[in-house]
Amino acid sequence: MPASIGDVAEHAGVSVATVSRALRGLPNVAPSTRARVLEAAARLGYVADARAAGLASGRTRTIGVAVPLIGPWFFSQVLAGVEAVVTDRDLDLLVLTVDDDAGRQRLASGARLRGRVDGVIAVDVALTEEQRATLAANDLPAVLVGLRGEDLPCVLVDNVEVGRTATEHLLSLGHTRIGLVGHARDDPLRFSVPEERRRGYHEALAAAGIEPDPRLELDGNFSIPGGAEAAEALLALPEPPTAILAMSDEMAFGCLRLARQRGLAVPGDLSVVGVDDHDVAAAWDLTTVSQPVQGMGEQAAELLLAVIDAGATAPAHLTVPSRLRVRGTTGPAKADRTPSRSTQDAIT
Amino acid sequence: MPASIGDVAEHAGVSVATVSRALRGLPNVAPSTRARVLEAAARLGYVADARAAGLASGRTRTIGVAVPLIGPWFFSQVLAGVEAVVTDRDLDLLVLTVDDDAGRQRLASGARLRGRVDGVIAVDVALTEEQRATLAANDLPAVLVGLRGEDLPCVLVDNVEVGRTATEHLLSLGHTRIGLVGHARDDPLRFSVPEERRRGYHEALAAAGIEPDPRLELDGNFSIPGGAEAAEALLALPEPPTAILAMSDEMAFGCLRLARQRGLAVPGDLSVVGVDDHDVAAAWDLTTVSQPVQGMGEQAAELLLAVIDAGATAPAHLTVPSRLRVRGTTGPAKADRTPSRSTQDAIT
DNA sequence: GCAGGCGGAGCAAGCGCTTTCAGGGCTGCG
DNA sequence: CGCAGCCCTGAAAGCGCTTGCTCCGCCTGC
Repeated sequence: MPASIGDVAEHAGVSVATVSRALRGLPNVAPSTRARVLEAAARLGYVADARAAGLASGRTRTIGVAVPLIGPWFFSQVLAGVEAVVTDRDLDLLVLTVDDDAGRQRLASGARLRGRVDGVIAVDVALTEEQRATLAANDLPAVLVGLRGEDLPCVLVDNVEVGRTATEHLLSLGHTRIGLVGHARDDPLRFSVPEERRRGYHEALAAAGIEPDPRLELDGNFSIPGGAEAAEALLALPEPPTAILAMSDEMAFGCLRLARQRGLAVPGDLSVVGVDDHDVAAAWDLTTVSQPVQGMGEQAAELLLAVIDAGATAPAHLTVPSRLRVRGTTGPAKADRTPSRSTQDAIT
Repeated sequence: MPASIGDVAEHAGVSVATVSRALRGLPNVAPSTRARVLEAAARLGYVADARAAGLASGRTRTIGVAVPLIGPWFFSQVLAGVEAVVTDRDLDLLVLTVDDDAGRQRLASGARLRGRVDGVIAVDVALTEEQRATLAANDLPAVLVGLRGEDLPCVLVDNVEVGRTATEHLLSLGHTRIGLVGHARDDPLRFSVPEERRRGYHEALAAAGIEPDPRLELDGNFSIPGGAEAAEALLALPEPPTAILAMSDEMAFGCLRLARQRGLAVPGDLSVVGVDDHDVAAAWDLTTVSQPVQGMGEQAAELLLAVIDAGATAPAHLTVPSRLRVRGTTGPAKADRTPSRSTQDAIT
């Protein structure tokens, strides 16, 4: 039903080849001819069929982004960053969620993507070594975000540093018992970020001569309720922490909620530091380690476009800076006093 | 470079037609032949080129979603809802941002989408009457979310009711001066939601016999900082409101932040109600009017798929329910006392 | 005045699939 | 035993573009 290039050619009295060239602004088309073609195309409301154009040209003018989930703040911000660059270049954005191993395998093998995208950005998609190799060996340009891949370009945050920075901040305030709320330890493959941040936490503790206490390290599921539960468990310990490092702002929000419910003053009774600099972190006055999430999406997109345009270059590993943002949820540890709830416990 | 259907045919010793049928599970293929084809395809790592398949079949197996922005909570949730349905049907998701009139025009005319998607969902894209007609006349199946369109199926919230419900809640608590924080009045076309919510607010006030005060209605830009600014301006009024209805939770967060900075007790000195039931609203104990955002995305996707599968049916108009969620940021108005800051002002 | 060059346009060969139509071997029934 | 009919398979015609190659004038440069 829609007008095809042949219709335009007919109306303009030229060949389809000329229509194609005229419409795409290629040289070797006389101005008067081009004008006639443009006029005819406009009159017919003609738009080139993307499939046909792609088939013939070998390109799709689309780039794909694989994320585990779309809804969470982090991923939507990365998507927004990618989108900005992609739209700027007049390309389209295909979003696919990859949250299980079948999906990772499909992504790595290029299935489901062939003829769909010119390149793909995988955000926090925990590919196995083998899958990464498959992806790299594939002809499909790919960029990783959040996770390392030797043979692929990637955009990373130094998560060890993130963990260390946050921990050092709390140590510098005099805290010695610092809770860590993050992801479950038994899942290193799916998502290596928590493990790295935990390492930074341990390094900082070690540098301060503090023995890590495994009971202070809990899973928070990277969600608000998860953070609240973890905080609850931490505060129920015989010797509860005076500060909590949550590996994401969302978990930190959960901790803050629980603290409020318990009637604990923040940072008076409990200090909390998060990671991300979530949109609402500032509104909550949350001390956090910020990372340029949207910027990571942009960088990844730029990297990918460079690979697509320039062909296979040496895989660049980009490390973006993180930065401690001290706000109101962290303060000096009270030397003489553990949080009120445990004080009660101690009295009884 | 990737294997083509011809390679598979050759390896399996059959024709391309048979490969195509075998791989897509069509009938009239002998089991033994199918097995041979599958084996060959697996060995070669063959995947059909989406463009070629689409060109030949006329379908793209992709559906498009147009949003003004990707990053904000609301849109990312709608996207997630659409994604769930789309992935479930083994389709792909193309995301495009439409934030200016050129973009709206392109969307309506189907440019940039031809040969890319089988249908499109437009979320809060404020098309003109003419653009909506163009879109409807187009052969491209489309569903609207958030904004009404007579000749197109759409998924809506009764925003008048949202405004009324929230306002009635505050009225029932004894508030009579209620600030309204939303979008600028002079932009009715781009985004009709604020206008509708404002109408509900006015209706509730009228029912309570209260004369609306234009000075109480301010723009909040649907952002946290915008909400904070609006709250600041409201509290600086000679007769400041004792409650604020923010048209989004994000703006409500801004109000809460400002209240805390000003040392105002919530809800003691100031009640705040939002709209959305944002992920962190519960953590903040924010009273709000919830709407099933993700569900709206799902519904829209289902509606679109129905249109695509069944052809043009009568455009369905789906209204999803909103619901007041009373939490801790709203409380009784103090009859004898305006918020502390204005009390100071009154004293001087 | 003529050859070489160049800008402008068309022809036609794909791009890699899907799908219609035709055909060949069998089975089953008369 | 013969023919209708059914299964399975292949040949080939597109789908709607892009692009390499060819061709045709006309303008330079010597």
